[in-house]
Amino acid sequence: MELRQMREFLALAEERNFRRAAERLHMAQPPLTRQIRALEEELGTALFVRTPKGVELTEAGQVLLDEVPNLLTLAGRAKERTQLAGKGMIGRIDVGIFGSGVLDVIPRLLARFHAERPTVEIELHHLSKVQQIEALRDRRITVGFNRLFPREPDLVIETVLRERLVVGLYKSHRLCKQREITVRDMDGEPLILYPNSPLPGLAQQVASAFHREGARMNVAQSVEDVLTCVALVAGGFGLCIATESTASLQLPGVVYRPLNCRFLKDIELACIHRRDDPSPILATFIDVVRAFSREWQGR
Amino acid sequence: MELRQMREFLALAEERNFRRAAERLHMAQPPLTRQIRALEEELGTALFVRTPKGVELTEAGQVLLDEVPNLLTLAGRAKERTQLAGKGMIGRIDVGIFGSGVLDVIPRLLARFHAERPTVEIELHHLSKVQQIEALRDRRITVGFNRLFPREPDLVIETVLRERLVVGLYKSHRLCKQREITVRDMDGEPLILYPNSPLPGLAQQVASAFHREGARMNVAQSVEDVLTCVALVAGGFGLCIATESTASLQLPGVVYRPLNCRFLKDIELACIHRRDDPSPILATFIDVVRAFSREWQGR
DNA sequence: AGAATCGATACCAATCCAGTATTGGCAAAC
DNA sequence: GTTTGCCAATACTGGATTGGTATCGATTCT
Repeated sequence: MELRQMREFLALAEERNFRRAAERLHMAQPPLTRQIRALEEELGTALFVRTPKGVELTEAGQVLLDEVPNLLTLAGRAKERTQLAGKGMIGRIDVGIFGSGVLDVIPRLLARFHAERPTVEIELHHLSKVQQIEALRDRRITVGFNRLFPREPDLVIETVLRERLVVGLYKSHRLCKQREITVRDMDGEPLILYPNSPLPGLAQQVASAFHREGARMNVAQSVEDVLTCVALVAGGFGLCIATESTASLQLPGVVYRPLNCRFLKDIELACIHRRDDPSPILATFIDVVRAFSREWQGR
Repeated sequence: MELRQMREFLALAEERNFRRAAERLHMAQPPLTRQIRALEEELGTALFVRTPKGVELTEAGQVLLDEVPNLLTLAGRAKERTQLAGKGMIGRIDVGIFGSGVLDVIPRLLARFHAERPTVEIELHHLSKVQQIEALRDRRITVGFNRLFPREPDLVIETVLRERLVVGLYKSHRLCKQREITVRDMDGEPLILYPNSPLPGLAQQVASAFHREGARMNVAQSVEDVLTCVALVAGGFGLCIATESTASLQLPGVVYRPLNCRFLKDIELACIHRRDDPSPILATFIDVVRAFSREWQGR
């Protein structure tokens, strides 16, 4: 039993006349006669009674007529939905997010994507850099956002933007008086190191900058997320070095000053995904990321 | 998009391997490759990603996989139900009933049919002889039961059985003393004539019998249904001539005696249906009627 | 390096299918 | 009562489709 036969059956059941039904189906009458007979033979029962002035449905035909329209509708829906999915119009995208990108850039980017593909569900997963890479390999996420991803042969890294760095300090700190702060200014100052990750990241770059500037790094605390980091600054535990985005996190008593350092000018926010992922949703997502990136640079 | 392609798609989606899927479908691998590609081309999207160790579903493929099993199930159900209907296992039969047959024979017969085809709905319609014939022509009923149907070229009459006649009278009537009653006995007696129909029926046969026996017919009342007829007898309005079945209608004061008349021995109960009705349900019904009829004669 | 396995391709044969022309049956029209 | 018209079924042919075998190129495992 094939859908084509069902379409033909439906046409005949509605027209109750082989010639008209064949016309509607854009075919000649004899093939229709044969198709219908083949269907009847397969089902082992007559579906129509042939009369001199056309055909009528048998009881079996009426039962089949009960089912066919529904079946054809469902088939049409299946086709439509598959095509939409093929164009990336429906489906879902799982996004790994982390750190200060969450505060500003990522929400804007996701809003852009959502505006373009309102019918695609966006699922957010708060994951560390290592977790994101694992999750990509396991296909638990489609894309990840983080800073300073290591190169991996099976993954593609797209730089979204580069952000300048700021120093976050408590309002009563002596360095607040300066318009910007250098690494040497922070020599021996208690520092809150973030993020604390096994993979290279901002913390490692900060350490390297201190080393190259010949400044002593005094790590007061090491934390895993921005909010805790800034909260510790607000608590007077020390200063922190973070991205510009972090400045949108205004906690009482915390002020931010630009960091001035030739070894640590800015830091990239990147998006990572599988090289072998053919998903059209991902493709659209990357398009949005690139458009966003271009726009950001042009600011 | 055809069901065959869906079956093939499903097999491949489940096996995730062209060769194994082809095996399961009892076909060679190259045709399967071509069918799947044709499907992908029609949908305008890839459904599988070909890897060195088999295939994986794309997002579009997963969406299609969501729909296909349901679709195939429904198609299977449609086929099954149509075949059942073709064998007369499901559906309904509309039965026209009338008169004293309702009191005994018809219920037994319907019970028999129901036992044989429990999934066929039986719809009863109380209709007079003329109404039954009209209803058959309009297809409002499938079969009708009545006595002495006129011959019609487009309708087929099956005799179910012949019933002897009885005289119904009030218990204080003088004729009660006799074991059986002749037409001459009823000379001039007030008679309740039933059924009162434009078509020939029992009433006409009774009239003819009186005439041939040279007895005067004194019609006290003419009624349309058995119950009223017997009720009038119970009320002392007169006697009536009815079928044996009617004797199962025991109203207070009414007694029945066999009628003895060579011109009016018995009367047929027949079943009527369209000659051109190919319904397998009707066929089964007629089979049951014939079996019932044979059994009844063999009593 | 070689065997095994994957899907894709090339090619051929069989099948299926659509289309045209025609037939047979029936009923309404003249 | 013949004719005309419409119905579906059939006969037949050419072309499209399909399935098969053999083989290829790529990749993985041994």
